[in-house]
Amino acid sequence: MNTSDIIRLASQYIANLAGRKFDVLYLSKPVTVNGAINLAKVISKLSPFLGNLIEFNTVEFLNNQDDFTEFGRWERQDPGFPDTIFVGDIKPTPGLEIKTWFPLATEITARFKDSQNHFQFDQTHVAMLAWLPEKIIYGKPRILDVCVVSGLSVALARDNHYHNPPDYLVLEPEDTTQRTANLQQTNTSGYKFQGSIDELLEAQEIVNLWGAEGKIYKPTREYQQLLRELLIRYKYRLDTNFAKMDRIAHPGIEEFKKRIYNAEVYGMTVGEWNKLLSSRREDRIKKLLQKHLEIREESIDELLD
DNA sequence: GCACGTGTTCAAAACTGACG
DNA sequence: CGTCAGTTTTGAACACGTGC
Repeated sequence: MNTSDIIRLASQYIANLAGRKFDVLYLSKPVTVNGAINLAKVISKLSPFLGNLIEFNTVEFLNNQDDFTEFGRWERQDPGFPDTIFVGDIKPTPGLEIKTWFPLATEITARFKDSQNHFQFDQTHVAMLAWLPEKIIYGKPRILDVCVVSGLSVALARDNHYHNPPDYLVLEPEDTTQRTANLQQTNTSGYKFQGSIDELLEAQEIVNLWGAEGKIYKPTREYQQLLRELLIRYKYRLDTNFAKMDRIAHPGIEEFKKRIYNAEVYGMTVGEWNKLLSSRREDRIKKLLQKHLEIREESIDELLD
């Protein structure tokens, strides 16, 4: 067993979580259609909470598989990156960064900002778990499907997708090795050009001087120095949506998105549920909730009011 | 020894403007 | 008019250092 064997095995087990319900919470069935509409509007607030529960449960699930026990065990390290590591004799330490996705939200909110420099041995993978309540807006949380991709591949896709000097700069974290643990920086960030057209043309001339490969992203000290000079000379803004999993254009993640949105749950695809529940046409929402989830128009309580 | 401020990171969502 | 990318605002956890 080496690092990649452990990762591969864990990926297989995680893939088997698809379809599994987590018995950590039950959301009661709304009694009326209006109740259901209100619930539909706020159900995404559960996402961060459920995300954490799912992360705990995934680790527990992995440790229940006998294949791992003789080599070590999976442990959470949150905060910290990655959030799950395999503690044992196998080096480099295999790691999993678990991200959860609630596909009725407007987009995948999880971001992935860690520097390419942290994945030199490709020892860390990213597991994305898409979940929904079993009855869309109520019931137990259920894992719809799962996607595991290498952390390095995500970091590379991100940097190649965003980096486009001088218009958009991806920057490595500062050298913070001298600082205490809580002040360490590990994240890349994205900056968007804010100067005038003339300034942009001028900046382009500078980039041209960097040579044929000057626009290709490199996390090296020398290249980062060039980027920092641009950042000092011209106006840039921090892009806070930088590195959202939804926007990275990673082939594996894009395929996963397609798969989830096309998955059928209670008579409609997840994509259709998403669109419906985020629309403002409450009459349509009511109709479909009644049709697919058998929620009544009015409760007796309401009639008595 | 503890309360509190600071730096860093993470995430959700409202809003804006362009584009077809 | 709806969609999408970009922008801004809001809220929070956590560890360290400082000052009382």
